[in-house]
Amino acid sequence: MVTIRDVARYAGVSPATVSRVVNGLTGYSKTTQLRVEEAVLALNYEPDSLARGLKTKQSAVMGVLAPLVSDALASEIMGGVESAARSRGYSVMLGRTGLGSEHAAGYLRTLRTYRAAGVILISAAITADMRRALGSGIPLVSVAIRDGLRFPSLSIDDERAAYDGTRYLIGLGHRHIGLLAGDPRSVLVNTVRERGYLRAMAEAGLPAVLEQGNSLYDSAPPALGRLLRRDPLLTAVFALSDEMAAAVVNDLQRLGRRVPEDVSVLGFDNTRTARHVHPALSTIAQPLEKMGELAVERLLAGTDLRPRILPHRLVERGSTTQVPPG
Amino acid sequence: MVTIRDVARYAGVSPATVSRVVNGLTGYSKTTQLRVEEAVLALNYEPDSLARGLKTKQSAVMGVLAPLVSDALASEIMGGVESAARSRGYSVMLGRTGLGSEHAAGYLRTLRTYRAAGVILISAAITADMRRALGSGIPLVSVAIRDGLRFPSLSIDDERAAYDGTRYLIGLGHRHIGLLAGDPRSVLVNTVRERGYLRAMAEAGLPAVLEQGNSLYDSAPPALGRLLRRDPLLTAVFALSDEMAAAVVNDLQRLGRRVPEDVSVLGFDNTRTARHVHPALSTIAQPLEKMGELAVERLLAGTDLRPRILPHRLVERGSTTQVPPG
DNA sequence: GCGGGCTGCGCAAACGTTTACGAAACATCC
DNA sequence: GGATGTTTCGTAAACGTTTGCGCAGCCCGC
Repeated sequence: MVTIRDVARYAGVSPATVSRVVNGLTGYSKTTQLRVEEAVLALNYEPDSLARGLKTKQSAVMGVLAPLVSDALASEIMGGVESAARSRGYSVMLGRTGLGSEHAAGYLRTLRTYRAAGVILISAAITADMRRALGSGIPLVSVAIRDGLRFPSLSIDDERAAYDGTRYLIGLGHRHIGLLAGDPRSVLVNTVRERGYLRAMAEAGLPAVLEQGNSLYDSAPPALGRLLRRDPLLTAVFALSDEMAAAVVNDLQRLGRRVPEDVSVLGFDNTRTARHVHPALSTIAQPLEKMGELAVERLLAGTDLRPRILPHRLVERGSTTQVPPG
Repeated sequence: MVTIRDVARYAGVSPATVSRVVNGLTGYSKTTQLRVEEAVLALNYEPDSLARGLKTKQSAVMGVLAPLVSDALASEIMGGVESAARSRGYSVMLGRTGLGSEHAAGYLRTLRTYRAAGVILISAAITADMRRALGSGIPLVSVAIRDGLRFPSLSIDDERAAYDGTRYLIGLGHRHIGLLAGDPRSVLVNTVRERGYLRAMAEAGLPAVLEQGNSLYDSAPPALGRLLRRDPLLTAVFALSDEMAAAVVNDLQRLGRRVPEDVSVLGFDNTRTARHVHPALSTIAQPLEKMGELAVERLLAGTDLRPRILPHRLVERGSTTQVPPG
């Protein structure tokens, strides 16, 4: 391994000087700069990140934690995180918190031993355990969820988004609209979105019908069954994740109902999966990739505790339409 | 920050002794072990990973690189990698190589400066650049692709899998079977899979019809158009990724053809998306999560260069059926 | 009672950086 | 031409670990 000393020897200067030019500080002449740069190239020197981090008490890594690394929502946000981090010279460490944030605290601990510059938490609740593990050590910004005012967050206005989605369905003439809620463990997003739905229904004087899923595909069919049993006249289903919405579309077709002619389906998030189903999902779009990018910006910018609210957007595709006549 | 010296002082021993018990080495009595452990707990000591890595010239991180972090194939494999790595005490650093492996070399460099224990490369080609950046430094295992014999790899037998898929369609009575190939930049997987298709078609005395996509959703519809123009009698399409297969199913329905009654569609990989479309995709399954787990095992086990071939499996869902009569 | 082998532990050097501090060299101004 | 800056650079001490080496003390067998 070629060290800073080797470069120094080759260039005929001291390690200190090499360090200065490598880090772009001041205090060297143009000619020595050239000599050092030449030496760096000639020897293919790359500064050891561990040594550097040890000395400076900071490393250019940030963590990104999600309940499930393989889910569409999280991985699209991660895409944004990854590219923004990289373009700023940071590397990102991946972690899975589990659906109930069980593993999060452990991750935070290891991140701290690497003196990570911060952590981005995707759509996961912040438990007491985590707060403890966080200590005063390491900044956190939470994405796609808003957890009080104790940590900076980046999300859409989930209440309003769900309200808007419901209004949209009402505007199409629907009167019997069922809500398929998400994982009860993610209380934060879910109760908030539920509130938006409930408010819109109440304002319109319509009865609310609500069942719990867990945000994933398999949870939707049984919940849909319960929904239909509670209100057989349902003409619209609002699912609080695209994956559940996809399952609803498919299961509805299995049951012999046409989408959207017989029943409209509205999703949430606008992940890749929204386009995979046929008819493609109308859905509430969150700017996922951009959220990831902004999250790293936010992390690096410092501690502005005010939650940042991003605009949501209703994207209409084929899965929703006017209420059927009769 | 609490250091090993603090613990030593608290326990009344030397830092060396603390290090020994923390790392489970020998050379201390039972009673001092207890004293040290108590001190560690009392002070909530966590060894600094950077300092440790600097000293030992090894850090407990491994890299995982994929062309796109947000794609379903990669993220399912990453899930496996993440959990296996974590359970062995390793952290994983995420990287995006780009579709043509453009960014891979840079990642390898930074990974080396962190003295990473190894790299797992997901479905990406190994370029000359990468070989250079790899140097003799850091072990690599490649997953879901087999690149000659220079690096350990973990994959299914892609030629055979494509062959089996094609045979399956032939067995259903299809004679006009189009192939929707993947990204030409991933020469390795694709030409190999294409070979399997061509072999099966040739053996059956059937004409091959083949068009290129790029593995992603949007590339499929135009390629499907070309396929149908070349052979209007097509009754089956074999797409070399589930995402393309999903697009084919949807586009076919848009064109007024029923799936599977008019044309059967066979996918590849068995990612989550295979179930999102309706009818759900029949597809060639790769054990994605397990591949991720085995990859970290492999990485840590040492340098066994023989490619490891995992079994593939045909899973039949609703998108394929007997050739339509007439 | 003495030599030799353990066991248990501490000292101190190293790992590859960064960065105070100071010194030399040089320019500047009166 | 001295005093005073300013620029350019090197020396050395740290950052928090791990680990070779050595030194006590001890047990044991003779």
